Amino acid sequence: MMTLAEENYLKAIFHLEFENGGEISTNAIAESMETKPSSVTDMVQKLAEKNMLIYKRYKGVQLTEEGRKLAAYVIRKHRLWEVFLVEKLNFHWDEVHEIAEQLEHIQSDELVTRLDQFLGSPDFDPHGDPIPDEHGVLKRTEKKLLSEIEKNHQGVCVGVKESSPEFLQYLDKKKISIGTKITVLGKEFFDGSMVIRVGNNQFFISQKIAENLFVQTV
Amino acid sequence: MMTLAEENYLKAIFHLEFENGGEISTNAIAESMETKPSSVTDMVQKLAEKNMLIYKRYKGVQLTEEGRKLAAYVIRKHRLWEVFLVEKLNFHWDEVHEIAEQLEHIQSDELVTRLDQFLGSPDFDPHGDPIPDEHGVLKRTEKKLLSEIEKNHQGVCVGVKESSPEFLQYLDKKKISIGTKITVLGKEFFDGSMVIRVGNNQFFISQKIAENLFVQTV
DNA sequence: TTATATTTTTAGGCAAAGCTAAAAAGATGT
DNA sequence: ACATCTTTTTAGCTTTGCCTAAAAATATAA
Repeated sequence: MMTLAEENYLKAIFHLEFENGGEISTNAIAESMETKPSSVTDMVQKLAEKNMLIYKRYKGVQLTEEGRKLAAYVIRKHRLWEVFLVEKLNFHWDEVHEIAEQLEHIQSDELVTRLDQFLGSPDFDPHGDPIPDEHGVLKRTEKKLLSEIEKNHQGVCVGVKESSPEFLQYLDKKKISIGTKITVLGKEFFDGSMVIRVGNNQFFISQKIAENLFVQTV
Repeated sequence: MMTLAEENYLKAIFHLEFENGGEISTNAIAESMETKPSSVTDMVQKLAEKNMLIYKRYKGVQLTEEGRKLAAYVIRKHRLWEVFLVEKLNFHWDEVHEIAEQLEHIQSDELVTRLDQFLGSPDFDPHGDPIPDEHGVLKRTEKKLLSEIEKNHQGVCVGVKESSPEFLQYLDKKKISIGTKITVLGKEFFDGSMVIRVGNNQFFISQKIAENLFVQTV
């Protein structure tokens, strides 16, 4: 069994590997976890004994297959709970992280399976980040800002960058939510504004909007 | 802030007070928590310092208003999550305790409020136990076995006593679930069997069934 | 009342997970 | 190559929550 602290370390190391690849340094882990390098050394040795990672003194760590799977599973749970909180309990996108941070440590495989089903096996969380599948595979997706999309191209809304209540309400009003397909019909280079199509409606949006909406391109 | 262990102690003491009243002995707590009396003494002293209970050496403990409220809140969360697991994720009544035992410690008042709303503010959990309200008030209900109900009287199903999959399937088949109104039409003293009405159907049930179904009388 | 039994507390230890301060290893610049 | 700087590790201490064994308080029984 893994403790809560161990799971959090695995998660952090997983994210660092995902972004930087290769061996992850003690310092990098300490920074990302806002803790001291000496604490990291302690924990990393414990995780190495549990075969969750390979640790070489002064050389950094690398997750084993087992460690990688476990970390992905915790991230899967985190993101599924975020979907639950937003879709079912009507939380805003920016209110859910802390709660999911707690919920991700609940131990019950059956619960995860049923929660996933209940939510319709979503592929993305409310921030547009992909949800690892049952086997721990995390898709490496191209998450772009809407503002980066070319004229006549389209993307699927997968989340928001900064999410103030005002912005979220605006999106609600415009019927934009996760999974919504957005087509860029026109783009003004002077101010970065756009004309987009959402469903059967087409309308104008400012650069500020376009720079705060994440989309995934096909 | 309360730790997980502290919350579990408060919960246990709350239950003991609810059932036995008055001062609760160190031994009683140790037994109900499956731990050693010396551990209880340690913890009880800590809880006394946090003003959660009044502790007199060799005399036992008594919850303060603050301790009582906190305990009731944890129990509220536990039972709300049980309702969620059964009603929304289709778990069986007897599979949810362990998971709820973990979920009850998630810290977020907003989450509890929204979960309660999402579930339609239920009054009972799937075992027929009342759910404390937002103010920490736990109704002292008369939970009887169906077998104790008199002829021509009725009760509302609030849970099961022993819940094997077979029994639960039987109840499904007979369309009996939480909130179902059951009327006793006839009672056979020889074998304790009954004829009951559920909705528009009426049928025969054995004593074994009647002794495993909890109902609340009006 | 005095002896015995039970309950409760105290004392001392252990594991987890963190910290600070000091030592050791590795990297860098001249 | 050597001195210096950075990174990492080690050593030793703290808190939480548990344990065992021994001591103290209370309850019971002759």
